[in-house]
Amino acid sequence: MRWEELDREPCSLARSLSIVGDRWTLLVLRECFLRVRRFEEFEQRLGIARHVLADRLKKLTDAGVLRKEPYQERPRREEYRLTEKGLDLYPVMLALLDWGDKWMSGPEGPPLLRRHKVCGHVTHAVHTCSECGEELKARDMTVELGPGAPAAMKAAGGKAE
Amino acid sequence: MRWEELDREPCSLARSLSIVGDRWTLLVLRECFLRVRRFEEFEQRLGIARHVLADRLKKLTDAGVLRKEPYQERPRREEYRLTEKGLDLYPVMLALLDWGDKWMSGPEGPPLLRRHKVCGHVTHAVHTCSECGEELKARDMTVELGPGAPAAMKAAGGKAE
DNA sequence: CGCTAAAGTTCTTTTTCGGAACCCATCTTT
DNA sequence: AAAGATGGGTTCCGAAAAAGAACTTTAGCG
Repeated sequence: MRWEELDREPCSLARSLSIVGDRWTLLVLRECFLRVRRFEEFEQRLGIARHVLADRLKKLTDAGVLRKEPYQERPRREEYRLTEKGLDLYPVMLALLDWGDKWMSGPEGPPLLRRHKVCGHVTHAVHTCSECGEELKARDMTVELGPGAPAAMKAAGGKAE
Repeated sequence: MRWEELDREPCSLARSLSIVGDRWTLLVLRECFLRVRRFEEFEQRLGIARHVLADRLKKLTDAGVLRKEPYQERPRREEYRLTEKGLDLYPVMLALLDWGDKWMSGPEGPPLLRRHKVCGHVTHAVHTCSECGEELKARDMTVELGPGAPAAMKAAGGKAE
């Protein structure tokens, strides 16, 4: 499979990865969630090559995950901000952060903690069923064809991809 | 920043990405969650170059996300299975799947649906606070130093990375 | 003996990446 | 007015990684 075809795969994971599945993109987005908005600041904090950063910002903007907004005229300067689509990636961040906290920390514990302002506690995410509220576990899930499945998959009787 | 240094960054996101932050790894893991276990089957389903697959399986095995188990002797054949560490990546999958369903589907809807066997409903994940049960939103979170923060970060007064 | 299967490895050609230099339109300082 | 400084890029090069195809190894089968 070639990388540019990924967004047309009949799989939401593949399609998501066509946007965020590369080495730098999620690190750029981490900075966005930490309110970093300017080219220079991304570059300094990440140590990313400038043309790679330019490319990623453009791709994220084209994908509707970031939007470019002028913050001054003369000289015109623009900053990058998360759109609603981008903010919706927060659960992906949380899932990766929690997994890293649990499995990639040394014996001392995780380098950073997240506190939930609403209740005041240090927290991690629990992934619950939107319908019954129970925690979702891999072995409790089945996959089935959705409305957007390609005809070939429907004809094949719903072999999950 | 160089890619091999990523796992030593004081950031759980970066550390997680040092394992799963590449083009193919999460697609390989998708297949694992769909009970694919053998080299050939990964190759056929993914259309991945064999040496890239061999490399990813080795890295995932070295990282403790997969384990290699013989399923027959003479000739010896081995299959790859998710470890507990690997199964714990399920929330990452869910988050990416749900995001893709919402933002990357055509007008017809998502190509596949996930049903929760426990309650019988088609579902998506809600990311809730482990302490208070409310949904976690980006703007309700603050970051602070954890026990594993490097001394330099503590000295700098907790500048979040 | 020749054929097939599973799981890799090797080789060659494209892409992508990292690092550094350069560009350009405006302020700011001398 | 000339000489930086700033922000946001683009260009160029050599190095690293990926795609694609062929080759290898161990063993069973007819």
